[in-house]
Amino acid sequence: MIRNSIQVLHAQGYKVTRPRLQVVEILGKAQKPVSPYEIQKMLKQQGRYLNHVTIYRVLELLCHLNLAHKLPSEKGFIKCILGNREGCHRFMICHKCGAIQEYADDKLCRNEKEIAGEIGFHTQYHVSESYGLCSSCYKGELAGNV
Amino acid sequence: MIRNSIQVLHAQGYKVTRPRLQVVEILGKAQKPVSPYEIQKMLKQQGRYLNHVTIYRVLELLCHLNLAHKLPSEKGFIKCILGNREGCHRFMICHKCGAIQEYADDKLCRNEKEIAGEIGFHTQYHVSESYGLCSSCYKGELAGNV
DNA sequence: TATCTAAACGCAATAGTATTGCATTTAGAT
DNA sequence: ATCTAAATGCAATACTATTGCGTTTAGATA
Repeated sequence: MIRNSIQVLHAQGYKVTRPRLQVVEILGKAQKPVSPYEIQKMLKQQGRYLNHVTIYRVLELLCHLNLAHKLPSEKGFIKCILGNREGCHRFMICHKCGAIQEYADDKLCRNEKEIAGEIGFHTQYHVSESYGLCSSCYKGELAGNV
Repeated sequence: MIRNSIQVLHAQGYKVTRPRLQVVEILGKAQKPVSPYEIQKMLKQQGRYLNHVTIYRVLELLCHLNLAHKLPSEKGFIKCILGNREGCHRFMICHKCGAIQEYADDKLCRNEKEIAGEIGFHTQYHVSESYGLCSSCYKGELAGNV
């Protein structure tokens, strides 16, 4: 994550700064979406400090570079695990443990665009989030641990 | 919209109150997503007043009853035009004029669930938003009115 | 390695968004 | 007309987000 981010930042002409690396590091460790202020708190626990405005700006850049994604319905950000793969990135979100699974599927994209096309709508990008239970939480439910 | 909402509220044992009807009326007229505070402003222009907390609560209820939807990435709410149809409601959003098109498609749902199932994820509901240009805005772009 | 500059950051102020608890009001049942 | 649980209004508070501007710094150049 860090290594790749440095590469991308450099390649696109953006400076490799301490705040940027710190945010990337947090995202890299996080197992669920984190908000700008959560990132700030996490850094604080490490004895570090970043202004929240800076964090907002870093996250905006990372999303722009496809190194992270914003999950609107969660108000949080997560690292992108698909690399700079083209097309729509989709998410499965376990609303028990908060775990995120990122995926992409060309067939789904085609189908969505097809339906849109029928009414003359020209799709540019999607936001797709599936909510449910991840396999381990689902097993937990079955076992009666509600 | 109003008539149907009254029916649903009543049927589900919720009171039919003035604030609820006023919010429903605003949503019914709106051609794009509106935030709680926007609703408050619109009512103000009509010489009416609702506390923003009330508006939040009304919207929450309307979503619960499937009479409205929240569009997370837009931070706004829109009326549901599909009725109490089961399944995932999807949206196409024109980011030029803000127009919303709501639709549902069982095949897409099945496909998404299928993919999720492969990794043991149990989908309960989706959030799906396609961003692009509606047919009239697209024509406008082609005509050079950028 | 020192110098330089555009880019990035920190700070302060401010605006917008959202939630909670509690007192008051009211829909609608009797 | 009366009554009560449900709903609303109010006040306080917390969280989220944006903007402008002065200061710092990454990294290019010599």
